[in-house]
Amino acid sequence: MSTPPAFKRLPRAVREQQMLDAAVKVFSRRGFHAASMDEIAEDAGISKPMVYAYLGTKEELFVACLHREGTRMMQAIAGAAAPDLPADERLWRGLRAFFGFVGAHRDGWAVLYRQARGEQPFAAELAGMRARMVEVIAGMLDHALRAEGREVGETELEVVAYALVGATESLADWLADHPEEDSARTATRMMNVAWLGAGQLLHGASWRPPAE
Amino acid sequence: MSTPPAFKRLPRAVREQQMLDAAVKVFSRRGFHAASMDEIAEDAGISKPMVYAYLGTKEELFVACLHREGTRMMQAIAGAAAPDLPADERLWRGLRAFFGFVGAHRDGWAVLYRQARGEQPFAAELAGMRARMVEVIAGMLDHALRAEGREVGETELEVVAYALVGATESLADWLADHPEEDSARTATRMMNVAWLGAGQLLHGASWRPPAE
Amino acid sequence: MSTPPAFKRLPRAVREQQMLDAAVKVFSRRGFHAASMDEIAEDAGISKPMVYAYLGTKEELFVACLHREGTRMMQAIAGAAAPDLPADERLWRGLRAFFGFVGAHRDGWAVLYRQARGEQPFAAELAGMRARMVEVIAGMLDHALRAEGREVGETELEVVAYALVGATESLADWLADHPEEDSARTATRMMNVAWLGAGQLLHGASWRPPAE
Amino acid sequence: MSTPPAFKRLPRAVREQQMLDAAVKVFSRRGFHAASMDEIAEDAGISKPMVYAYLGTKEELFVACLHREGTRMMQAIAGAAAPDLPADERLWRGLRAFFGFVGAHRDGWAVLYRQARGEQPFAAELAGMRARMVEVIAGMLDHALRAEGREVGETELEVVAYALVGATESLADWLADHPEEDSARTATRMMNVAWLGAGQLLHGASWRPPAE
DNA sequence: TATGAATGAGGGTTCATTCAT
DNA sequence: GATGAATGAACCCTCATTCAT
Repeated sequence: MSTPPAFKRLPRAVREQQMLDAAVKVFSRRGFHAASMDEIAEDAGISKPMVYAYLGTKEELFVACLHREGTRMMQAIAGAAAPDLPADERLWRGLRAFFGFVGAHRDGWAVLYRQARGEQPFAAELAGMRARMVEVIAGMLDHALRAEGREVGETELEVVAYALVGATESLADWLADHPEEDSARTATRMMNVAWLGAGQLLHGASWRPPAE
Repeated sequence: MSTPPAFKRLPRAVREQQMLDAAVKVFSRRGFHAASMDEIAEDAGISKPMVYAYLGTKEELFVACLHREGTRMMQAIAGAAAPDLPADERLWRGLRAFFGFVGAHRDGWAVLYRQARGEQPFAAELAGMRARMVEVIAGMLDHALRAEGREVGETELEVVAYALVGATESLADWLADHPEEDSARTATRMMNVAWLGAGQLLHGASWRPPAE
Repeated sequence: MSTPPAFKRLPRAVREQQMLDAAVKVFSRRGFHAASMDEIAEDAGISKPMVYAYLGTKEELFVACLHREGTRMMQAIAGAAAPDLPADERLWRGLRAFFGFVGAHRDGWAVLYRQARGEQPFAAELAGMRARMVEVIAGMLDHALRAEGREVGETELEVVAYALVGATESLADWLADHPEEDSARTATRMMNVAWLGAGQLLHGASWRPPAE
Repeated sequence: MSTPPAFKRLPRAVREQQMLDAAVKVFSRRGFHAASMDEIAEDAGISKPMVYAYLGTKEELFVACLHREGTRMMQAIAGAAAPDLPADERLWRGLRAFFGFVGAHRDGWAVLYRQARGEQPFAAELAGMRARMVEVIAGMLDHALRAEGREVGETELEVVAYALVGATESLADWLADHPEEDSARTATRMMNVAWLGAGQLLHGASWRPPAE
C-alpha cells in the first residue's frame, strides 16, 4: 500500500507537465493556429478549463511549450559541450547533442521553433532563445579565437553562429526525411561543412568578392 | 460605340496580379491564418467573390503567392549565376542575387516563406522550391568538382547543398531582421562561411570525429 | 409585378431594424447578460454573423438599442411639449408623452433603461440621455421662472430637474409593473407631486431644516 | 476535550459576515453577472466550496446581500425618524439618514438595488424591500395626513412614496458625481422638492390637467 | 472543517465560403 | 462580370458548481 494508486486527482505539477506534453504534440502536428485547445485538453486527458486554469491562454500555453522545450535543448547542448575542451571538440559535441535532441524530440523543438518563427506574438520569446543559442555558439568560437590570439567583431560572430544554426536546422530536416541515417553521422557531416569553413575563418582565411 | 471602351473592368490577368499583390502584402503582414480574405479583397479593391472566382480557396491563393514569388526569386538567381563561370563566382553571384531579392522584397519572399514553413498544407510547394534550389547548388558544386577532376557521391553533394541552403535561409532571416544591413555584405558574409567550408570539402579536406 | 415579392435578401437598412427589434425584445426579456446573441439572431430570423456584421459586438448592439429607443422617446416628448406653452402645461404634456411612451413601449424603454442602469459599460450612453433630459426640464423651468421675473442659480435648477427626472423614472418603473394603470393617470399623479413641489419652489417658497 | 477549542476557525456567523462583505463589494463593483464566485471567495479570504456551503448558490448569495444591506438601511432610516415627531421633521430626518447611508455605503445598497432591478430572479426580494420602504414612507405621510383629519387612498400613498424614492435615488447619483457637495445639504435640497410638493398634496391642493 | 482539483455547459466572436441579384 | 447578403462551423474562453482528499 505504499505505492500510491493511479490517482485521478493529480497534483498540479504533474498535470502541468501532461498538458505541456500534449500541447507540444498537438502544436507540432497542427501548427499554432490550427491546433485547438479542445484537442490539446483531450490529448492531455483532462478538461479544457484545467488547461486555462494552469497554463492560461492559448498563446501563453504556446510560450510555455517554447520555453520548456527550448530550455531542455539548451541544457542538452550545454551539458554536452564542456567548456574546457578545445573548440572543435566542443562544437562537435554540441552538434551531436543538438542532432540527438532534435532526433529524439522531433515534436518538441524543431516544429515548435518553426511554428514560432511564423507568428508575431512569439517574437520576443524566440529572440530570447535565439540569443541564448547564438551566445553559446559564439562563445565557443570566440573562446577558440582568443586561444589563437585572434579576435572577431560581435556581429561577425553572430552571423557565423546564425549560419551554423541554419545549416544545422536544415540538416535536421534532411535527417528527418532520411530515417536510415544515423544522427551521429549527420552531425559529422555537419561538422565537415561547418568546421572546415569556420575553421578557415578562425585562421584568418577569408573570401573576397571578385572585382566586377 | 464601336470603339472598345477604355476598360474599367480590367482583363483577368491584370486583376489576378492585383489580387496577388494584395495577398502577398496581407499574408506577410498578418501571417497566413491571421490574414482574412476580407482584408485581401478590400486591399485589392475588389469584392470577395471575385477572389474566389479567380484564384480559388485561401490555401490555393497562398500557394499562388508562394509560387509567383518563388519563381521570381529563382529567376533572379538563375539570371545572375551564368553557368559558364567558375563555381565560386557562380555561387557568389547566386548568393548576391538571392540576398538582393530578399532585401528588396521583404514582404514577398522572406515572410511568405517563413509562414509557409510552419504550415503543413504548403509542405509540398515548399519542398519543391527547396529541392530546386538544392539541385541548382549541388549542380554548381558538382560542376566545379568535375572541373578539378574530383567526384563526390550524390548524397555528399546533397548534404552540403542542404547545409548551404539552410545557412543561407537563416541569414536571410537575419537580414530581414536587420534592415540597416546591406544585402551584398550579407552575401559576402555567407560566402565566407560557406565557401571556405565547402571549398575545403571539395578539395578533399575532411574533419573526423575524435575517438571517444 | 410592381410589388416586390417578400424577398429573402433584404437590404441592410431593413435587416438592421429587424435586428434591433429582436434585440430590444430579448434584452428586455432576459436582461443584458442573460440575453444570448443566438437568441437575438434567431428572433430576428437571421444568422448570428449578420448581427455582428451589421451591428457589431453585443455591447455595441445594446448601445444601438439604447440609442434608438432613447431617441424615439426624446422625439415623442419634444414633439409633445411645444415651447410656446406655459411651463406647467409643457411639463404636463411632456410627462404625458413620456408615460405614454413608456406604457406603449414597455420593452423598449423601461426595461432597456433598467438594464442599462446596472451595467457599467453603458454609463456614458445613459448619462448622455439623462443629461439631455435634465437639460430639457431645466430649460422648461428656467423659462417659466424668467416669465415671472424670477431667477434661480444653475445648480438649483439642475438639482430640481434631477429630482424630477428621478421621480419620473421611478414612476415609470411603477407603471411598468402595473399594466392595468392608465399612463395619462400616472402622468397626472406625477404632476401632482412634481409641480406642486417645483411650483412652490419657483415662487420662492422654501423649506428649511429645523434647528437641531 | 470538553472545553471548546480557541477558535482559529472562526464561528460560522463571523465567516458569513466576511463573505457577505466580500460579496457586497464585488457585486457592486462588477455587477451581478460579471461578478465571479472566484473573486468573491478570494476577496473573502476563503475557498469557494465554503461559500457554497455557507451561503448557497450565487443567486442566493446575492439575495442575502440584498437582504442584509436593505435591512441595515431600513434600520438607519427608521432609527432616525422617530415616530412621535411631526411629519416633515420625520421625513427630513429620514432623508438625511438615507443620504448619509448611501454616501457612507456607496457599495452597499444603492448599487445592489440597481443591479437587482435589472434581473428577474430578484423580483420577489426586491418587491419585499420596496414594500417595506414604501410602507415606512407612506406611514409617515399617512400619519401626518390623519393628524390633519385627511385621508388618502393606498395607491396614492404608494405613488407618492415611489416618486420620493426615485427622486432621492436620483439625487444620490447627483451627489455621487459632485463630491464637493455635502450630504446634509443635498438632503435639504431634496426636502425642498419633495416636501413642498408632498406638503401641498397633504393639504388638499391638487393639480388638474387642463381641458384639451 | 476546508480546499485543490476538476468539469459540463454555454457564450461571444470570427471566418472561409457561397447564393441571389 | 460583379457584389451585397447570408451562413455553418468552429474556436477561445469563462463560470457556476461539485468531488475527493
